[in-house]
Amino acid sequence: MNNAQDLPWDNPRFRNWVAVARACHAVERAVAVALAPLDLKPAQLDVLMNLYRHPGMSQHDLARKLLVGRSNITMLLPQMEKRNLLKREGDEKDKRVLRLTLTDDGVTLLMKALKVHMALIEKAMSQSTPDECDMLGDQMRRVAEVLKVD
Amino acid sequence: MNNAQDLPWDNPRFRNWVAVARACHAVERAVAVALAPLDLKPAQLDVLMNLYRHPGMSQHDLARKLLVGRSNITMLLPQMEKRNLLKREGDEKDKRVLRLTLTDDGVTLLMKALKVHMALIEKAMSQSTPDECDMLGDQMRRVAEVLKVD
DNA sequence: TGCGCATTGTTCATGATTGAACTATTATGT
DNA sequence: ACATAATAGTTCAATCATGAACAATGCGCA
Repeated sequence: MNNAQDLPWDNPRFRNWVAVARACHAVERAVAVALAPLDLKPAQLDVLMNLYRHPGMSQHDLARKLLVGRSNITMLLPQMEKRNLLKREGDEKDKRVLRLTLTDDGVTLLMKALKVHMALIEKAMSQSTPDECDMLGDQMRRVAEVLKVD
Repeated sequence: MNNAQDLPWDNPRFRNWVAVARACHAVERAVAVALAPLDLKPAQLDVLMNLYRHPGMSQHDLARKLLVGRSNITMLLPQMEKRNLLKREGDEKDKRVLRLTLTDDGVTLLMKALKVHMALIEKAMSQSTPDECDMLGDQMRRVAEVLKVD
């Protein structure tokens, strides 16, 4: 059972993980603030980034990439389509799926947003040497792996 | 301006930060699932932990510790008070503030929840050596620091 | 003392996200 | 070929966090 010295706040792993969570939170907030002038939400930037890299994705694929529910995508896309950031076109062979591609406006906005976003990430990560940064990434990928749901 | 080789997905810092965000997300999901049998939300566990360490906190102090708005606390506490997990008592000297303390039930539930929560953190962080873990924590604290709003 | 200002907590409207139905379409197995 | 299951997308109600506006209280300084 738990006794005093096992309480989490005395556990290095716990304390260090708290730091990770806090840093994540801080970056998310900062990104949201930095994107506000572009009238873009972080979730929308994620959409733009994924569609840029994987044009023609279906909504289902996009939802899985972003780790959100499909209904979330359904709510998100129509606004972006109205802003002419992307197109949704029915697949010829499978009439269930909608293929997603960025418009030129979408790409333009993405590039502007990336500049802002990257500046923040640089600011945050420049606190570490490239080696530290890579080790960090490796550790985090292991964490995500060990918690993966199958 | 952005050209091809400066796109984020070719930037180590960006890629490694994405890993951090993903790991965070995975842990948050896993914690939520693990706490569900106790009928406890992650946000509620955060409340219990903070009140355990700092009995007599005001709601405002709690909100700042948890990095959430005050109104969030207002919405959160009444349910927990009804479940007899904590008490809200008016301060004698300053009638604006409510002093928060855990009940015995609250402490009991906290201990159960901590066991579950710690098991997850251990699972996640045992992927790294103690040294790696400490370096991780240091890096993340630096990140939070550099993004701190003043 | 008393006026103005800051602080605490609450209320409320808003926006984001979720998961469970539901429809339409395609795949599978016998 | 046909019944059954699986899949893509949508709708909807529920949950949750947020920030602005507000009431009550305390503080500071003339």
